[in-house]
Amino acid sequence: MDMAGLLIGDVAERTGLTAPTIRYYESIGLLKAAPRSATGYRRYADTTVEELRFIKKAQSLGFSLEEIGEILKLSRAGDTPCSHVLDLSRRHLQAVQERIQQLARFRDQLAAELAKWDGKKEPTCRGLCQIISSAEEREADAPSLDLHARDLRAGSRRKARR
Amino acid sequence: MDMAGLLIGDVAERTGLTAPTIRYYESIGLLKAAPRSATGYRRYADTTVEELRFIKKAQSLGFSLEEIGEILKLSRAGDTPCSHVLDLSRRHLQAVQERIQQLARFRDQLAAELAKWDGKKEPTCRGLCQIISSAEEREADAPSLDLHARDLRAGSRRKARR
DNA sequence: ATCCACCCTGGAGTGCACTCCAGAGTCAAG
DNA sequence: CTTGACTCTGGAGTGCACTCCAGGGTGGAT
Ligand SMILES: [Zn+2]
Ligand SMILES: [Zn+2]
Ligand SMILES: [Zn+2]
Ligand SMILES: [Zn+2]
Repeated sequence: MDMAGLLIGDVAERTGLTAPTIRYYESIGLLKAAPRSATGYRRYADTTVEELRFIKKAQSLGFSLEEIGEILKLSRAGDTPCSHVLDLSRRHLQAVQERIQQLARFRDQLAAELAKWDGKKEPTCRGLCQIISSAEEREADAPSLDLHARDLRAGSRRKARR
Repeated sequence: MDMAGLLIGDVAERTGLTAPTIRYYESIGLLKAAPRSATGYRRYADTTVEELRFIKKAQSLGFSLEEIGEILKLSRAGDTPCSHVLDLSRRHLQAVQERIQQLARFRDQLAAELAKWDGKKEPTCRGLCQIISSAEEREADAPSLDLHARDLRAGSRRKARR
């Protein structure tokens, strides 16, 4: 009972992140260091929970932690013009736009192929190989897209203490 | 002049990959070991170039090298039913579909915000932060998407020998 | 007093897909 | 016969975003 504020585990629970991840964010300067209790425990304000949720969302939209750091820095500094963030956003918009289009083409072809397979009961992998081969005839210098979610950790099973 | 076939550098040039990458693919069993000349040089057939292009494309569509390996294995085995590849494709279709929808929403919001910024000459980062915050209210357990292309290496500057 | 779930630290390890390095051999052209 | 661009190997290193570990301290409940 030494200064109010959320413990790191409470913050973890509220955000769906793990405590080590939150410490990691602090260690790379993404999150500013939390005030400590007399015994060294981090004590967080509710606003940190908001900030972490923001980070999670920005990340799910394709921003790297470094970029999020830039955005957060500007955001904390107030309403300054921040043309850098503007640029960053424009580049993302561009990338996102291209990715959507490539994915949509792929989706349509893959869906069509799967439908064919669902019809006749004897699928071969020829079709798949062909649609992969014919996808994106255009210079194929497309950036990769990580569709493989790192396993979302099961919500922390922390016994409610208090 | 010891057995015809492309040298690894030739293959690299034709595919846009680097020689180490091609060796790496062989080392993980993605590419089957190429026949060697008397002095140990790998000698590739033209079909390998096709295979590598296939790999590149599949990769750009979000398949991991491991998944590509599975597909290739089945593909080489002929036209067997391969329900595993079918499953794999269905899962990808699902993931791709979700990703497209999230990205499209984000794109629309981001584009709108940037348009506003283009109008009035004094952008602040409030808007961006808000659209990131409001994006995807739905449980945000969305997998990440790597929009950040690893730098596409400049085409190898290999002096045409031969 | 004893639990036991939490908290702390620094540092090492993970997974993917490369990328680089040192040290040695090969080969066609000049 | 030298040069120089290529080839080979094994192993180490990179970047991102964590994730785990050992070893130790804290604090509310019984
Ligand atoms: Zn970015
Ligand atoms: Zn196939
Ligand atoms: Zn996959
Ligand atoms: Zn802002």
